[in-house]
Amino acid sequence: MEKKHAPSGLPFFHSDDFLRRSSAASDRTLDDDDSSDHVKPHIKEMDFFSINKGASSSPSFDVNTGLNLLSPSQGVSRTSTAKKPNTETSVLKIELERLYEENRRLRSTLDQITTNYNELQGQLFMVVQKQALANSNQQLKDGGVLNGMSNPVMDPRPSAAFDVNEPSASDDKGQEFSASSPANNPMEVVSMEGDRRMVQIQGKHDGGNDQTSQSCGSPKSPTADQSKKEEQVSEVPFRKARVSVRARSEAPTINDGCQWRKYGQKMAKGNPCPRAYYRCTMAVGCPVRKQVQRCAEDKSILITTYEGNHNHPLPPAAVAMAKTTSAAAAMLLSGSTTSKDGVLPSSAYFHSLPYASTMATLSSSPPFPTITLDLTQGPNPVPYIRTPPPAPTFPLPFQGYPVLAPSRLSAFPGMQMGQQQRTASMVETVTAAIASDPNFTTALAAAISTIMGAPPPPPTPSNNGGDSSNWVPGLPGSPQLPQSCTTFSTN
DNA sequence: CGTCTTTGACCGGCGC
DNA sequence: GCGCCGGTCAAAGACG
Repeated sequence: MEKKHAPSGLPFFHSDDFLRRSSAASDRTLDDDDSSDHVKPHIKEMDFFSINKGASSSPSFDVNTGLNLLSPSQGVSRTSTAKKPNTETSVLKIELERLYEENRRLRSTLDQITTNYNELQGQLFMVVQKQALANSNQQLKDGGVLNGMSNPVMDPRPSAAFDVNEPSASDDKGQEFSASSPANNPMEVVSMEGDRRMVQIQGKHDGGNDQTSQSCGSPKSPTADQSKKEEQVSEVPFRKARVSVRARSEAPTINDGCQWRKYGQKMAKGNPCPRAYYRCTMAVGCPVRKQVQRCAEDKSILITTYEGNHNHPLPPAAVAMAKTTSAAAAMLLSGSTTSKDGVLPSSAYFHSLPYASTMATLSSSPPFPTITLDLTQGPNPVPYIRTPPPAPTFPLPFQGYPVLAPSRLSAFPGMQMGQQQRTASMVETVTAAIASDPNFTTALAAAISTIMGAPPPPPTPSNNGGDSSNWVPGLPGSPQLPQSCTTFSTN
């Protein structure tokens, strides 16, 4: 959560911070000890920026802010400096040293947050995977189809994403992740596509490429034809998971860190704006595609829908997005195999996650389950509710929050009532997981920054340079996007 | 000249 | 079978 707030809060708090301290510096002289008390809370909100600030002493935007804010004190010093320039210089030096110290402290904080994030998200995936496995075991009892252990949705990407700094992840996680994460694919790979639930449970993922061909794959269990058929009936609708991002942008596409080549454009029904089709060109044969289309109701909103798994290492700018979409898709898809067992934290956490509470909606639409990250709304948004077609809906348990999360059961055609209930549980579970996981929200913030072409949180000194225009300093509680709020909605 | 975009044609799925 | 629609292909043109 803090991370998410930080980017947008950066310029905001940063300026504020400098204001406070510059004024304090001019007022106080050498007395810095008590200043750390009131400075700290603000810095905690701006950890990323602090890093950038400290790393780049060159006049990046926030540093400029600092300089500008300091200049008055310098101006004061001009008048007073004539009297005691040495004192003023020493004050500034001390201030500078203190800033460096804060920067170091914030770095360590960021490291810790990152570690915790990785750990918790890994644990989340573990829980989801366990549920999937439990469910698959149940299915084994019923039909005896499943024989594999790796989960293409859950394993390679999440493991690749989280196995690096996972000191205290559970034993299971380590085993499962190591078992399922190929060493030859150590980099982040987006997992946005799951083919069939069966595959998610049993299929083996070979580098993220062409899951479809191996879906259901594993003709390895010839004895399971019957149950296979039965499964396919209900699982075909889950062939692909998509992660859709709604963001305000005047640019034709959002900058997500990858290279894309446009291969088609069509007029889609119901939208006067054409839909553009892009394919990832960062590696030969990368199956990842995305569709870009402006929202019919608000043409300033760009809707980007990702589909598929990258089969190549991702640049740093795309990693955050990969993590987020991977997590979203994995939870969505894996959740589809889970039953409600209360393992995942629920809305009890919402009260401490104001943004999660307001940004999370989840829905699925046939034929693909789709998670939509709605980055277009303000910190207290009117809940983004996509008007569903007349189909059975049910609210998800966002207790007391103005969020509707209609999950249209029609998204799963062919389901019996029990299956629909299970799906309802799935959606509920997934939604709760998403909304209650602050680290996931953090990942969303990182993704947003990537989406907007802003640098991802990890400490890259030059990060703040170019895209500061995307930041809205007035929204300290929201991510990087103007008026943004992250909303999960299910189409 | 290589790469990328544009754009009409083509294909497959789906509903009637 | 037909038409609609979404998605993809591939030739032609634009661009650096």
